Amino acid sequence: MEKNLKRMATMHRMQTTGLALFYKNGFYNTSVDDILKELGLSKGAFYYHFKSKEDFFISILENLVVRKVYSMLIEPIEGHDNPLDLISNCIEEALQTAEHNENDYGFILNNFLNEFNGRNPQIMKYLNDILKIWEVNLVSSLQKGKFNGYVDRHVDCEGVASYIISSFLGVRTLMVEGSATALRYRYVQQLRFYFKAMANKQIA
Amino acid sequence: MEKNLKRMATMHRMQTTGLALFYKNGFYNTSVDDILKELGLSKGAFYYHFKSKEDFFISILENLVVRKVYSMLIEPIEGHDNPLDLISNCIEEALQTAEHNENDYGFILNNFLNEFNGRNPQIMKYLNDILKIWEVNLVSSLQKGKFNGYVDRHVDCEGVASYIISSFLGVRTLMVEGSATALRYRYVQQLRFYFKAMANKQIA
DNA sequence: AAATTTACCGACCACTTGGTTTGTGCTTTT
DNA sequence: AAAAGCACAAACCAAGTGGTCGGTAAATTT
Repeated sequence: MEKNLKRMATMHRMQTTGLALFYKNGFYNTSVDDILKELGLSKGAFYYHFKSKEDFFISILENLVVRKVYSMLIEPIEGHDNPLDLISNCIEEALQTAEHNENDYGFILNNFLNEFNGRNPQIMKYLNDILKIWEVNLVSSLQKGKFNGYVDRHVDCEGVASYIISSFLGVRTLMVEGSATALRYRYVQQLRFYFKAMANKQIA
Repeated sequence: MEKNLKRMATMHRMQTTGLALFYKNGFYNTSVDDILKELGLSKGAFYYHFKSKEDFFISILENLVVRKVYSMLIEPIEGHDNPLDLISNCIEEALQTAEHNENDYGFILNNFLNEFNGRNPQIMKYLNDILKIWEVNLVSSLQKGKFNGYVDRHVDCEGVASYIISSFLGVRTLMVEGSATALRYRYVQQLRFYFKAMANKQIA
């Protein structure tokens, strides 16, 4: 176990800078050499730890991306409060950190979904699985909200979840250009307006 | 002018198959040779008509993409009817054609925005300009709707336009995997629900 | 008919790609 | 101290990459 420490450390270093570069330049547009130059390592080191560039990327998804999605988008919406508040606050926060963080890792998924679509089914499956996890959690959160009287009982929870994910993916695409702050502000405002229309009027 | 006909025809052929391949595989992941093989043409032909791969892509944006956006997303929402209906119908139709058309060209913008972001400012400018045109038209359509009593006067037209674009971009990303039809259906339903909440209650 | 231009061919170039292989210093085990 | 394995270096490879360039058949212009 002791001896594995160095191995793990190097692999982790490779993964984090790999993710940063893949996120910045895209997977196909980032060469293994680019990553190694940044790390001061050689080809030998890379192919000692990972069997291919693709394998390397999948390990990044499993070790870094999934966890980030959990901590940023799933854990914050667990609980028994009004899910409409939890979700809108969670998304607002995610967009805020995305704004200030150069390599926010925030929604990498958006970039990668576009890049691998139709080109790499295996990686697409991983990416879609991560999205699915988020979706499932959104749906169950909304359903619980119905049960607890926060959400109007006529609301189509699956539809709302899809709509939330869609708009979030989209706004993350738009936010990359200039006025991210203004855009985030308007986006969150509209999201809350949309949520308000589906709140249970009895309680709210 | 006569002599230009052949030139124009060849260039157009190059542009359409170029767009199809760029859309399918991405810009950086499609080589000039790939396009030429599909066309049965040679390198000489390509660099006779276009001065670079990038120049070629920009010509595609100017000649094909801009027009498609106009005909699919802008012209359909012009008119004096209820903009909320016009817009939701227009988007539904755009998603429908996207569904049935392998190379729908529907929202290529989404893919390319992701691919060129941070990598090619010049092309990004073109892409953002196209988006901006759509946004401006959405805003003015909504404002006219306010004036004509279709849209509640408290509505933030810029915010709504951003939100529409965001969700559209996002749903186009999601639609590439499996169940596009179901997703489109739920998406449009939510969009209409969202629109209903901002309709002017006096008239609607 | 001669001269010139158009539209294209295909070999070639320098360079980059993901990946392999051989070798080597260091640490751990025996 | 010898043997074995670990973590990496560095040279190397075939297959591409965008782009150049000399050539050429056919069409236009003179």
